Amino acid sequence: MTIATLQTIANIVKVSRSTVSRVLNNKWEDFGISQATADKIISKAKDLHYIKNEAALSLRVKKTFTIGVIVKDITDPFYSQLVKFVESALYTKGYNIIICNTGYDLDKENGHINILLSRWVDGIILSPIQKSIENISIIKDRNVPLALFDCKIDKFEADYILVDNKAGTMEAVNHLISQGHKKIVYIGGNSSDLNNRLRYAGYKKALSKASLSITEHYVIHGSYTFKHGYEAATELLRSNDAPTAFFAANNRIVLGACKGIMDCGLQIPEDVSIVGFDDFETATMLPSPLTVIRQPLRDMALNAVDILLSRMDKTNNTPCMTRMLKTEFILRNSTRKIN
Amino acid sequence: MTIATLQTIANIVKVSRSTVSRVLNNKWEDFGISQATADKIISKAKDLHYIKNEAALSLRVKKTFTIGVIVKDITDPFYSQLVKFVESALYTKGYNIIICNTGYDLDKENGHINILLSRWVDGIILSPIQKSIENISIIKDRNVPLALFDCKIDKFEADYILVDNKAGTMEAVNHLISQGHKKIVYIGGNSSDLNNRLRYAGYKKALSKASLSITEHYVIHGSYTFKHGYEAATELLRSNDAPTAFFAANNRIVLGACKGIMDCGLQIPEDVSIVGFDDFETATMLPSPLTVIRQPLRDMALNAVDILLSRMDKTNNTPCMTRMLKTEFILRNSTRKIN
DNA sequence: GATAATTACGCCATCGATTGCGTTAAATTT
DNA sequence: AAATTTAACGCAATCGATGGCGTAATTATC
Repeated sequence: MTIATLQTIANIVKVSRSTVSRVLNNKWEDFGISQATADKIISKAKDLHYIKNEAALSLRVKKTFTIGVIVKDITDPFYSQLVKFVESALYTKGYNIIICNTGYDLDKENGHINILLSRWVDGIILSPIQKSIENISIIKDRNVPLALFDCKIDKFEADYILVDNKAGTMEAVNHLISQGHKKIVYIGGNSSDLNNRLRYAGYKKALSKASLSITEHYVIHGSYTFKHGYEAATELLRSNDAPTAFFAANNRIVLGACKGIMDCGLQIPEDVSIVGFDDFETATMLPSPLTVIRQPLRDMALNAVDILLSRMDKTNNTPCMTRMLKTEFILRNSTRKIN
Repeated sequence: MTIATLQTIANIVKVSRSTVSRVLNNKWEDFGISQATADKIISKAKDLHYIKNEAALSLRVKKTFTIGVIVKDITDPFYSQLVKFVESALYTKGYNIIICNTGYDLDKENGHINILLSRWVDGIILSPIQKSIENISIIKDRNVPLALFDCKIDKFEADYILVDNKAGTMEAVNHLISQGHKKIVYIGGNSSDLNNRLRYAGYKKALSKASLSITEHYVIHGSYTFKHGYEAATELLRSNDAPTAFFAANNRIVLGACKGIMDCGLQIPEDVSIVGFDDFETATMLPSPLTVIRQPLRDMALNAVDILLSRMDKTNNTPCMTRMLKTEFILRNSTRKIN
């Protein structure tokens, strides 16, 4: 009925707590505990359904086997997949994760950081909302291993996991150019967002390399939403200088743009070509499966885990590093050659 | 540099740990501690960036302010949304969640249950893989509050959060019938899955109420996957007794079926009508937005949280209850009247 | 038969925060 | 001035697990 602790078992078998602890941690041989005693302890522990108290252990060994993961929106496939991979990798190492969803709310991000620190987590994977240092440097001050995900913060020494947004976008736009497209639209996210800027830089570079000039009204920053993608696409397609191809800066924008294209009575890829950033399950399920730039989420997750685990070794003083991963171009069926 | 504890502050201010604890918990007036002392302590705590150690607290007060959430697949929008709502509701109450992803692996489910118990979580929300009792009853034995989600287990007393699968499906099928459809296919999930059986029961009842007989080859159980939906739809549409409408038992099946329909050169809703179980973001983004049965995920999450919190009050001996929530019929544009 | 070595454990401090029960000194009352 | 109250704190146990150090008892060695 009541919950068994080491003491409970110790009392029954008439040994000390230490002995019980040693036996249950499979160290009894090192401490010269007889097989008979060990057997008695083990069997009693089973009888009583003994389960160790991790809180007590944490206190003693100053390690919680817990990692905090702070994401912006867990319902975004990008993050839910990340969480899945991180959880899986850490599970095999004996760690659990506390998930924190900020919902793009900076106060909540701050709150979560404080809570995670008060829980003495062994590490934090953070996909920060802002490029502000204040709330994040407290993590560093406490010397808690930190992996910054998907966002580079200027002048802040830390371990970063990034993808090569610029090169990835270039590849996508190059593909459109090689198909003969000249009127290529960039539908972007928030204009202050660093990833968006890098993707835009890739777009610009691809165009200039092909000696195409930037058409101003073909660049539409906004937000990473379905709505923005939809509005940008419909507006342009109904203008008197309609484009022939789109690049959409994330998974939600691309869906919005696709819907917009179809609502204009046009077909993909027959009438309009489109490439998106981010791969996701439903990208393959659209009438014309989307050609996309895939972020190597599994690799990103494994790298983040790897960094945290290695930083837990306090003798590890290697300088912080940025791991920049390559994107992958996935050719499906949403672009077409034109003349 | 080093981390401040109560003792650290106590040493500096030259008071006892108790006094520091009382001040930092805003109880100093109850214990007659002078404002001057309190001020000194508070300011020192700020200076040293004192953050309390929750592990020590847990040990002392036998409460961890942690809830375990075990889901089958966090990348499924159904679960990622659930997690989002649960996280948000618990955050305001001062609780964190440890997320456990089983990936439909029973061993992992077991492992996670054990880990959560060893962490002395204050409650568990579990969406179990099987209807087996063994691994789950250990939670009950430990007297840990448990909310069983989306799966009723026979003969197992517990608090359940369910939706009315049968009534929801009936509503969907009734809608198809009222539009004049008589050849209605049921594409289901795993035939042993309880939810699938209940949904199928709703399908059968709707047909029989309308005096339509069950056509055997119009019922295709299988799995909750895109592939199954696709194959079922294409196979039937190419047969010489093609149906005019589909009911798909979850979000992935419905996407597969839609793709299958389109790959057969048919249009939704012009040529074929379809209704799906589960609402999800991309349902609105298809060429023809899907008519679906929505599960009240937010309500389900809030109910689960509510149950757990109330069960934490150990004087609460109200018998276990099943909260059966109603689904919502969301009419979009994937069905059409025929004659 | 005395000494050394090994076996088989136990004691107790520790991790950090909380809390019931004191205790001391000052202030107030009579 | 003696007695009582109140203000302002401290002591030490507690939560559960761990591990360094110590020790009694048995066995082995010379």
